[in-house]
Amino acid sequence: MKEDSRLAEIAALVGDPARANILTALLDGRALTAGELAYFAGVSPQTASGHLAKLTESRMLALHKQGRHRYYRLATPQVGRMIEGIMEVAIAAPERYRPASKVDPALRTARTCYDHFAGRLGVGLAEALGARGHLVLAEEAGEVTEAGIEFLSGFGLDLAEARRCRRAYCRPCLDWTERRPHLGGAIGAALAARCFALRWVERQRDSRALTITAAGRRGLDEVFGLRL
Amino acid sequence: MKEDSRLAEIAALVGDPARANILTALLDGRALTAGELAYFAGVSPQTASGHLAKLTESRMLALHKQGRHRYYRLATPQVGRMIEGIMEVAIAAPERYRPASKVDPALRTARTCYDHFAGRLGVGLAEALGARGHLVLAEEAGEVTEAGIEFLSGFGLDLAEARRCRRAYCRPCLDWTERRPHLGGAIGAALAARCFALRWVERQRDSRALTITAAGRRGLDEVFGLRL
DNA sequence: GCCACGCTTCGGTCGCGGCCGAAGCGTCGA
DNA sequence: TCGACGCTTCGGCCGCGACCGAAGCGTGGC
Repeated sequence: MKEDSRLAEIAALVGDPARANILTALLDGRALTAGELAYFAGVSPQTASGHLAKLTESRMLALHKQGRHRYYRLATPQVGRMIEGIMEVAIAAPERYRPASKVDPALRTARTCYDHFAGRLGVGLAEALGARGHLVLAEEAGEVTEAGIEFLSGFGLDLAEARRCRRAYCRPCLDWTERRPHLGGAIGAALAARCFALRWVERQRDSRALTITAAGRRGLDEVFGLRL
Repeated sequence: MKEDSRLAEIAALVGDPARANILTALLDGRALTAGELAYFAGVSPQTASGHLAKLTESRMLALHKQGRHRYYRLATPQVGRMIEGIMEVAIAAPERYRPASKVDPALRTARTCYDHFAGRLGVGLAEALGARGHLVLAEEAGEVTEAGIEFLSGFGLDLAEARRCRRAYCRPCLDWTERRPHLGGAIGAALAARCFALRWVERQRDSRALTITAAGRRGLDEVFGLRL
């Protein structure tokens, strides 16, 4: 019976709005300072400090000291997936606020989801690949077809490397603004990395939102037939 | 910024020990009455009633009325996966109580994890299949080999059916008592169902723990080379 | 029709925990 | 050496929510 007091403990930590804000701000894998996180959380620095101490003590965040700054980041990918798992349930919860209309439009268009693309960009890529028979996404699993392997390799992805690493190779990830799956897993991460390398997309300061560059707009249309 | 108030809301619901107990009691997919859940949660019926109302209102539980009983169950598989996701993070949290020694030994030996096997039984099966080259489990994904498909089909699993259903085909699931992965996904569920059908294992009343029958002990040894 | 039973609703108590102001600590730059 | 800065610690306030006793509601059995 005592077995899940730990469960409740962790969930309760995520269950405070300020801490939830902190965790989602870190969801894209970047490390942020205590001050930035206080701003994101909408609380005073001293309050945020307390929250950060708790999250670090529970091993959900990792701390890296640098000069007079303290950088916090998600301690493990599990933490990110846990948050996503809770979000999946949260979007199915009653629409006390209507779904996505209040969300920052930039965030709806394109953002990172831990290490891959989400928003209209992420969903669009997944559907473009699906429409051309390069990808099959089911509810809980996904598969890249032969044609897809050839296509993505041609686009510059190192699929052998992606296969090698110890994580889900190809995983659908339910998009909480679009309510349709986008592409996660090693393939999703590799695709995102390639787009960053090509400077098709760029991170925005203080946000998980992404900017699609002019080159990106052109490239996405030419290569994937995707217009946003 | 408002986007994740929903996240915090759901997490906070899980974050209460009584509600966490309720959710874990339902983790094996069975439906339980309000009274049973009150007992599991360790609170009075009227307190439990309040918790159940909140969980139902937030669409985490589904309610089925039958006579003067009210049966509650997890509303969707997502909820189960969310709980497992939180548990994964929870077992990595500091060992304020040492890991598994206080857990009911029966629960450590064999239990259900949503719809597949966990505990020494679950981990043992996964490792037995792995040792014989029937299964490859990485950190976040898994694969059944050609030989494994043949072997499991011979054991009576309908793999084509498992392939067909819209869920992860083969998924490692970190076991929180053994701290090693066991076999989840459609394959894990099919394997568990087959063992139930053979009456190798039986559910225990009031617990997720499983009893391995004499026939089960024999069969597991003969077919999988597994002794518990 | 009656009571027993399972469950929920209501009302009031109480404790945990989030919050901020003030003060303290370490780091950087001049 | 001094002050500005980033961050944490301390102390006290306050509100939310978990909790249970008592009462109410619907179902089933006799």
